[in-house]
Amino acid sequence: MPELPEVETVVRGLRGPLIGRRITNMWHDWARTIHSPGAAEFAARIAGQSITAVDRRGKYILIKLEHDALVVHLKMSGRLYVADAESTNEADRWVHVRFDLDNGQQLRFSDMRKFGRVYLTNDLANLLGHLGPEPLSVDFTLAGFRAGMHGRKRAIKAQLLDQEFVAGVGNIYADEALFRAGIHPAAAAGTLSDEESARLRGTIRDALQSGIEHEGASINWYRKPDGQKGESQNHFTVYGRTGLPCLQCGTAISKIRVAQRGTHFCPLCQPART
DNA sequence: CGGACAACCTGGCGGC
DNA sequence: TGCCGCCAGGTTGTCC
Repeated sequence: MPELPEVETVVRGLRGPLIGRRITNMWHDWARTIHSPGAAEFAARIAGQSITAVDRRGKYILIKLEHDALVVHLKMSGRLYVADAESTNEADRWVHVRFDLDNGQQLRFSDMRKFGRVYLTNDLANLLGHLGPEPLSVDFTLAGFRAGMHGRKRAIKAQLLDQEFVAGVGNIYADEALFRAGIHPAAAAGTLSDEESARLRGTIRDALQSGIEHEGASINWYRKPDGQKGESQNHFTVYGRTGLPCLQCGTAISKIRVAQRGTHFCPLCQPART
């Protein structure tokens, strides 16, 4: 589910309720959700630590503690929210990890499909070292963007989904960025002209920024920490618009398979390479 | 290097 | 209504 804009929205919503709180206890009912360390050490180590900051790196949520960081990846269906200990809501039936806070509230990790993972580490660099630049930061340079694609034969969409190349882009915003740039998703990455590369780098940032401004996309399970839906899905230009008229030229939007992912594009505005 | 595919999981939807 | 297959915002590992 969540790509960079959704994760960013979650992080922004959690700062207020979490910063300054102390974690007193941990509960879980699905061992695989706890990536590392093992559940016993995890619980013993996190108890008593206060939360100092809540940040994001790519699609990872980083909850900074006094001596460690609690890292959460939502994968496809994860939700992270704070609630009063006695209160309940619709996502609770899929809660698999829960942290008690020192003010009577709880940080709950709900995950219907159970792909999500939590980590506790004092070595963030080791956990996140494989990630490429943050697309909205100054680290996302045009020179690096071009260099990463140079000589690559794989589809540009597969390239954009590679978290080592750029961190945080997923299936939705890859389609959105390629549509806005007028580039066919199956085009070999290394064949982009300098001008196309510059344009695409810009539309990646635009598409992600738009997603953040609309507080993420709620197609199915994604919700902001306050339980409300995001609005980004109402502003998609191509994702999920199969068969509908292209917003630029009116041609029916096509759906194909690229990098084993459903891929939406306009056959006229994003012509195939010959 | 990279493509194809299976795993990991559950639920919603369309078709019959 | 029931059953079946397919699809879904992600990542990792294996095989060729």
